Amino acid sequence: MTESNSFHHGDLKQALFNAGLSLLDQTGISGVTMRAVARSAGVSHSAPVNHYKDRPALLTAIAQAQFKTILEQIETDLLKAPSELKGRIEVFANTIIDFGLKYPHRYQLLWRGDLIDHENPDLLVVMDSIYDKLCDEIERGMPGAHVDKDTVAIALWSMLHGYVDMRLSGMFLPANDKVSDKPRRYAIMDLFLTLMN
Amino acid sequence: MTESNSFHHGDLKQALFNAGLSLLDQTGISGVTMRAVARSAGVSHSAPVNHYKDRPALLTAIAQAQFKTILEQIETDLLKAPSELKGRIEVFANTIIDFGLKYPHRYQLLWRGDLIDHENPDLLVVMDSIYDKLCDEIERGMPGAHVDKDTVAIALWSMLHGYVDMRLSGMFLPANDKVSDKPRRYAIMDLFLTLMN
DNA sequence: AAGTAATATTGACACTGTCTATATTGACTC
DNA sequence: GAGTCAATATAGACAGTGTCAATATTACTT
Repeated sequence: MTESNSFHHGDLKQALFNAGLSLLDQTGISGVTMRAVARSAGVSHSAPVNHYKDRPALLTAIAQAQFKTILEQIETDLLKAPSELKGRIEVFANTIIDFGLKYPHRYQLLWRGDLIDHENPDLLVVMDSIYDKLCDEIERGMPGAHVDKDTVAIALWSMLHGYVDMRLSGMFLPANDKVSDKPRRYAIMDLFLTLMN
Repeated sequence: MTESNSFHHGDLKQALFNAGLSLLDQTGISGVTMRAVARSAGVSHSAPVNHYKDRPALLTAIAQAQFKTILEQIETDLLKAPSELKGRIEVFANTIIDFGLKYPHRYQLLWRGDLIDHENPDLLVVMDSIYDKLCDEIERGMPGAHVDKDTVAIALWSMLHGYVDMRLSGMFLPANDKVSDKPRRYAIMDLFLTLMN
């Protein structure tokens, strides 16, 4: 417990996390089983319990890390974004949609309240950070507006999440998901952004 | 095969469907197992395979029926709705959100492309009917608009789905989900409808 | 009445999450 | 260093699961 946890393995907790994330990308959520993760890390099927007490615990840790990645991406991009509301909102939209389309299985895990511990404080802190950041930008960009900032934030996030989730479900055809030359995602964002004028 | 299928059971296919739907409401998707459904219908664990070849087949049938229920509700309500676009759009919004909040587990099944056969023709026909109906209303309500009707339809459906899905995930607090006295859902719809002006 | 297709049962296989009991290891105390 | 103790890993078991194969039963057709 000095610097790198060690026993037989070295840093099994990290190894289990990595194995879980790798399995998630390769085989989807259903492939991330406690036993498969243990196999992948080269330990017995019961070893993980010392580091993640059950499957929800592991999946929650993975989900939390993904929310954190999204938050950090948003923070980074906001530094480079223009100061008008449109540009700021687009940072949230692009980050979330890009992440979802690039890592479909990671994204699908994020809102699976039946698989992760959706009351986990570490998880909620990161989620709230994203949400609060979004509200801040809306409030700064629309001072004295007649619409409630939470309403705008929830409407926007709902649209982003719904769009990604339906795309990833496989029921919307990506081939048709275009308006002229631009992907539909930009057209949808443009539509939403007319609200800000 | 004359009128009511019968063997030992009478109409096992319907009984399995009913048992599955009941289990879905009571225990969530994970509770709808082939064996639990069989138990619930009072037959052996392998009996269902004659009527639904595997779990996805059963879940797809249940999902298809839910989409159909939603479609019929929309059709019924559209008959009584005012003729302006706002009123027509609200029929879609209210139907989908009401259904999702009333039958959370049924709703969550609808977009689980990993559990249902999302290329099933019967399923796609009903989904397309809903989508086409929405596009029709948008086109009739915004003649000669500069925005693409599919874009509006996808944006709206994305927002509705995202809102319901995030609510049902358990990560958004229903208690806070209010603006003044009205539920947020109406505020979000109002926001979206300003696009139609 | 016989034959055939549909339907239901039983048993098996390889999985799963989780629990218990046991063994091993590392660190700390005396 | 010897002894203790907590952390960590293993092995085995249990009740589940989906799905398959072999078998039995029933209903319908001819």
